[in-house]
Amino acid sequence: MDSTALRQLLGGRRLSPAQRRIARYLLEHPQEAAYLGTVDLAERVGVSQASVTRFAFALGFETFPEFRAAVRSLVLTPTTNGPAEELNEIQLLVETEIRNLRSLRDGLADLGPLREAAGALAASQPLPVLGLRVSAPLAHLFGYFAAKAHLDVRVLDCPGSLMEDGLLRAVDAGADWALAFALPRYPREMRDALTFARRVGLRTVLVTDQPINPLTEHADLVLTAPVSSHFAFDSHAASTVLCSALLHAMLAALPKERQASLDAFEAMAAQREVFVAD
Amino acid sequence: MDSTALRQLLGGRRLSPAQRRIARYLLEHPQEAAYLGTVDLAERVGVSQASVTRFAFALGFETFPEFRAAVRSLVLTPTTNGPAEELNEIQLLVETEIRNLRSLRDGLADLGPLREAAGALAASQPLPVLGLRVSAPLAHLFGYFAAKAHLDVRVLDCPGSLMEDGLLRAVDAGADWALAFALPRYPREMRDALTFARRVGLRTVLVTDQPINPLTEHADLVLTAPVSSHFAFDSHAASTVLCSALLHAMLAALPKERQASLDAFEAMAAQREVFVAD
DNA sequence: TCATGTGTGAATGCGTTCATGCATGCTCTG
DNA sequence: CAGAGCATGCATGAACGCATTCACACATGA
Repeated sequence: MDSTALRQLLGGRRLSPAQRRIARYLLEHPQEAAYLGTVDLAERVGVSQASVTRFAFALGFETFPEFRAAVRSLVLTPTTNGPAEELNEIQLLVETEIRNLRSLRDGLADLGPLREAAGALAASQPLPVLGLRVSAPLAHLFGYFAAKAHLDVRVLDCPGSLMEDGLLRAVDAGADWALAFALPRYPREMRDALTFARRVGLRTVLVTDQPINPLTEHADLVLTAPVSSHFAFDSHAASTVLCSALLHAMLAALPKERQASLDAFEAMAAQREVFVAD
Repeated sequence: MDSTALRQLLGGRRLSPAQRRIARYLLEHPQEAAYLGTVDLAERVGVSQASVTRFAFALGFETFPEFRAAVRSLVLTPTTNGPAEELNEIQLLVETEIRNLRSLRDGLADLGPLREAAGALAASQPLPVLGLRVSAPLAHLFGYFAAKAHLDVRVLDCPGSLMEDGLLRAVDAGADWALAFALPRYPREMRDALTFARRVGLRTVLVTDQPINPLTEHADLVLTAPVSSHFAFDSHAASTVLCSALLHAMLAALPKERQASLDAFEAMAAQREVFVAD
């Protein structure tokens, strides 16, 4: 199924909000687009039936059935996609990442370690999150999401004394666990931070790429996500997903009212019109 | 497409000659079977329209549309009905991401848009990189890597006037393109930033999750990476990989001596003992 | 503040599709 | 050869899908 052609078909014109929603739905459900009628389509998208016919017209078709016929010829192409096409260089890069994710998936068959880490982190308040250099963005991503349900997440991305200050203040405020991201390569400064954390009484969860590397011995719990370095820049899909998984497990480990506050947070954001409605 | 299931559906009952002809036609044209009406189907097979409705009834369906719906669910099923192994919740999360990456991979069969974007960004000096809220970490990740080969990358993650200041300074210094990350949901402030960028003469590459959303119309080039939101926290594996792909393409678009400087950078880091040796 | 244009949903009318009754032709049997 | 049983095509009424109209909400600019 070739969604790029469909994309091209839908993308050209300037569309109204409701029409964009229709286009989006069709891109996400190209199969259904081939046979759905105006009424059913309108129902699923959540717009009026009239908007659907107008949508077809806006795309340059005389009638909706005409538009649907065009979609059919795109979606139901006579199985042109030979399965064994040559993948280009970039596709190979993605393919490598897919393998990484498969490996991560298989490694998560046993949720014990993940749940243990999630429980410990969810209970620690405040929760320091460490990430240096290339791992700093990941720490911030985690922090962004975690803050929605955890009351006091503190992302520390500056090495040395600054990080030590942050750790000390966290301990004073009652923290007993910290989370550290350390993708390859392993900054010396992160090792120092981990040893410091241990010295001030913190236990640490380390997210890294190998179960045994120069940093793991300084952590109490280690979660691993494979990283491939066959291309110019290291890949981070697996660690990003592991980050999501950890958040997911943490949410489950948090008390109910905290989980509810996440929804409240979203509702509040909508009310403040932080995001563009579509 | 699995024609055995269709065969099974059509084969069971005893059918009259005309009905057999209909069944045969459907087996030979399973695609059409999904959407053809009684009249068109009757026409193609060479029987009367009434025979088609009776055909559906003979197969045990109340009405013809009902029969057609059954055919659809057979013909249009995702075919590869899964590894059927029991995956736990977290593994399902990873599985979703794998699907996202596959989708991304297929979308990258045509490298035209990616190369075009990479070429434009590589040539722009300085290069402003925009990311707000949840997209800020991604912008920083990009910035971290890009800075290794590009002389002047400026990550802007604060909305409003601060971002505008950064864009203005970049334009004054000679920038003509900007890169913006906008994963869902789409901050209003990012839309403002994009319109501002256009007003001050910048063209923009937008990395987002849908080809059509409230922001795409404000960008000159759009790269899309699917994001799934079936879990509590949005996933970002695909966008992370797309970020890597873009970096990879940019590196290829940069002059040779810049690429060499990347190696020099690494060598220097090793000499400074930034990383722990393993 | 009002006027204008745009976008949207509810209601309406038309055209098509589908199901059913009826007449015809075929096949098998006495 | 005659009659019953079945299959098939044609014709008609009901149901459905689609396009159009109208009224209203909203944003924009004088």
